Amino acid sequence: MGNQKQKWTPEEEDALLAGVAKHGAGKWKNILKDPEFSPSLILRSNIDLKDKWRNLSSSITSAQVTQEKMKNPMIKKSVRYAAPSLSLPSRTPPDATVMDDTKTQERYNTLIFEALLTMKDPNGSDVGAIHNFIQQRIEEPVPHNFKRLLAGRLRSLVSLGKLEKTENGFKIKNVTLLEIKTPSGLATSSETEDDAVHITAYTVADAENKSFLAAEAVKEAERVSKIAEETESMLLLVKEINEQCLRGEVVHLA
DNA sequence: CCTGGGGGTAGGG
DNA sequence: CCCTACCCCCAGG
Repeated sequence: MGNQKQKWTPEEEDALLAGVAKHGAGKWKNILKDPEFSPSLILRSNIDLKDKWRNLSSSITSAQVTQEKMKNPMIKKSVRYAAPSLSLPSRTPPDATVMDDTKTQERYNTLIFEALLTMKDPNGSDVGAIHNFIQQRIEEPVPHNFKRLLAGRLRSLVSLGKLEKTENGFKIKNVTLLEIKTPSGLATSSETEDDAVHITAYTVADAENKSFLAAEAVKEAERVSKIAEETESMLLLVKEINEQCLRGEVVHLA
């Protein structure tokens, strides 16, 4: 009765994204408790964080294909429906064709973005690293065709302009960008070590592309320069180890 | 207690 | 009109 809609500010989204990258999605209370983010999120509850993240994740996919997914008369609209929690689709679906479950796609994309957000590799993360991250992120499901599905989703996201292909793998696309926010206090140093500039800034300015990804690029750059490089190198190390493990090599830790 | 999921609704194309 | 962004409620862990 008393509450009107309070739109999320970029600062709040920034804090949420950074919090997810730091603590992981699902640790809403932890993010809220973190002194790094609490000032920005003082007005928000952990439930708010969860809802916002859900909306954010949905908006990554959604739209665009809107009418395509209404092909099935059985499925009402789009939105979210039937949810096997965090379980991935059943193993080896009989029809290898397009089993386009919107819900499933959104889950994949959410996990992919979460992976890329966490191990923010400026050179891009390869499929193996992403696969391994997701595999660790969720416990149970390990579909055999998952790598294939993952590769498919990555290709799809690239063609949608959400991701871009790099030499080493994939990264979140940054276009249309950085000037929107322009952190006013960026006086720290002149480095701006991010490679954002070299990307061809061809205007993908689709409606649904909005500034979500751009904001993410900003947030990524901010975090990288603001916080640690130790984390970066550690993540790289972990990534290497992961790749080695994927090749079946035996890894010894010092 | 905290989290995930369902669902309602206002507001903007 | 439909779609998106927020918010509230409820069940399970």
